[in-house]
Amino acid sequence: MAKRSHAHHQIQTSSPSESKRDILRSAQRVLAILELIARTPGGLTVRAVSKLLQLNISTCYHSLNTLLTAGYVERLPSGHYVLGPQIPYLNDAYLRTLTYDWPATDPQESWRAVARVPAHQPSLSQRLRPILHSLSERSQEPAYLAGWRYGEVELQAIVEPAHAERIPGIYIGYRGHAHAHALGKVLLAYSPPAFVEDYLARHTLIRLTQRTIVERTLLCEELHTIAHQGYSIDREELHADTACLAAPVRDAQGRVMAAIAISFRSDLLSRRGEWLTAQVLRAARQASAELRLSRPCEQC
Amino acid sequence: MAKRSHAHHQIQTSSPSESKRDILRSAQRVLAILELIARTPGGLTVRAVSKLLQLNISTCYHSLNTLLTAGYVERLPSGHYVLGPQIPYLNDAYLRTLTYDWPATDPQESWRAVARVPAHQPSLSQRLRPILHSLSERSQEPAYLAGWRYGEVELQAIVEPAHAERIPGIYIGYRGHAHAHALGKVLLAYSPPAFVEDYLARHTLIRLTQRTIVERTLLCEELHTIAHQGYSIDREELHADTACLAAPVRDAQGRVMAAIAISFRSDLLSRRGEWLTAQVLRAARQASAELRLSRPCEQC
DNA sequence: AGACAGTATTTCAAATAATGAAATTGCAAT
DNA sequence: ATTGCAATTTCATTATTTGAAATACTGTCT
Repeated sequence: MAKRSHAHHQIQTSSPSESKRDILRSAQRVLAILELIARTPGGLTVRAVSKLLQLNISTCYHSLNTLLTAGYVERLPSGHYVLGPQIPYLNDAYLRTLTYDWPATDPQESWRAVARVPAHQPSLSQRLRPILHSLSERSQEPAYLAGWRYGEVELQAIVEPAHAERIPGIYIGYRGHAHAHALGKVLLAYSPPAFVEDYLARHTLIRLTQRTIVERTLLCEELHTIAHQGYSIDREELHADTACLAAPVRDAQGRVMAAIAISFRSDLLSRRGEWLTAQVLRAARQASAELRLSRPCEQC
Repeated sequence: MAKRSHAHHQIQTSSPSESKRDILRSAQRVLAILELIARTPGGLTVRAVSKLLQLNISTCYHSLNTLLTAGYVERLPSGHYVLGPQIPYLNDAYLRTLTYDWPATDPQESWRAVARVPAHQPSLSQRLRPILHSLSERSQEPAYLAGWRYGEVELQAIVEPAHAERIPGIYIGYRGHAHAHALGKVLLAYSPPAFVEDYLARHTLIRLTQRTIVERTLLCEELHTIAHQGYSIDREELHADTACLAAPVRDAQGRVMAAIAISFRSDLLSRRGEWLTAQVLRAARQASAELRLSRPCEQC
């Protein structure tokens, strides 16, 4: 663990806060710059990056050149740097890895177990997309599919109707805040208690809106309710004005390994809540049936 | 331009092939590793990266640690590294930059001109998505929207029907091979000759299938035909078995600044070609009408 | 059960590449 | 033309990265 025992007479690190080991610092800086640019819609000039990250302008210049040459950023004629074409290219590759069915059986196991990449089976999201599509079509709201990935809830597919507004800040590959949305809550509700324990130990229940459940005991109660009623509701817990409904999808062995949801303006909940719930439950049942059809052969 | 005049007694660069200037080499290596991992579906171990890139295993170890800490890669329990959650996060940010209408008036100008980021107007793809949606719905084939970005044709929206197969290797943000697909050809066909000249000077007409147009004169003829008939056809020029139809979208000033297309199995071309063409032309006309409605106010 | 084989991780001094202050260049507005 | 501001370039200094080798780890085969 790189004890750094040999007492150099030099100052250990220029900025004492970052005492990470086994990290290439210049590379880390370059990645930090990339992230900063991603956070700034209009792009940033060399100088702006230098000021914001407290780095020498020369360093930023060289870092940006490196990113530019590799296509990770692009230089507008104004001198502003924005994200470049390499980003969607990498994302395409990332989505292709979703293409492989991950085992995701018992969440606790799958989290630690090898995510052994199976052969070129159609992915879960590919198989279930027609179901999401008709759910979205009928409800005229965006439909979502989520599953487990390394112990986190990951959004794996979105199907939007013609005039849709998906929840801002949500995208395919999004993980986290499982306590604050319907998909996460329903997946947790059907997980073994030991896994929920572990999940709660690893995460803080961050408050995102007034209604986010941030009390551990309240969340556990909520999970019990969900497991009992068979679906979950997010009443503006993730995003103000938006509500979600989610229901579990079971594999051939009956284990919950994914969830289907829709999102909609929260004021629709009182008027259309029951009907929407029925639609989501129906889609989830269809999905489970689809997975029951051709079980992935265990030993071939 | 870094003349490197001072004659060091050291060897200039360890690997003589990469003689890039103003580049941070360790950062460049880290980005190269990321790209390699993106190209490898099942992921790579430290050792594999080391062998493939001819780098010391220790270097790869540290580089991967850097990427891992920043979330660009993930370590499977097997020791294989795959792309991590930071990739879709950055992609989400990239797509948001598409959200801003880029000027893209005259391709040649817009390519060099400042892509001044306007206020939070709904993006082109947002405004035209309902049109793409109904095109996809009617034709039961994937629908596409493309526009100019820094002198390149960029795919900006895809709407897929329930049972769709988009062209493999195509994704939102994809640029390039404009000579080989219907969207690119139609956009080039309506560009000023000087810009086409410039485009051809900057690109090689790479052969992607047997039918790709790789002859400069043939392509120019094709562009003339397209401009005359008002739409373009890709007959397995980008991808075998797949055909595309594209038509131009005009802004309020009547300039072609985007294109709408659909893709389908090429054997449908003879049977349904005419009907599909009519659908695409109709969608493109609707799109132009939509843009005519609320012209972006020039000085507000 | 034990040894083996193949990897991953750690070590540490040498060698190199990154840094940062300052000079220079480029551009746009006056 | 002149000025002012920001982007590049320079180059010596210094910290960081590298790479060979030692060590720890993991799973497999006999």
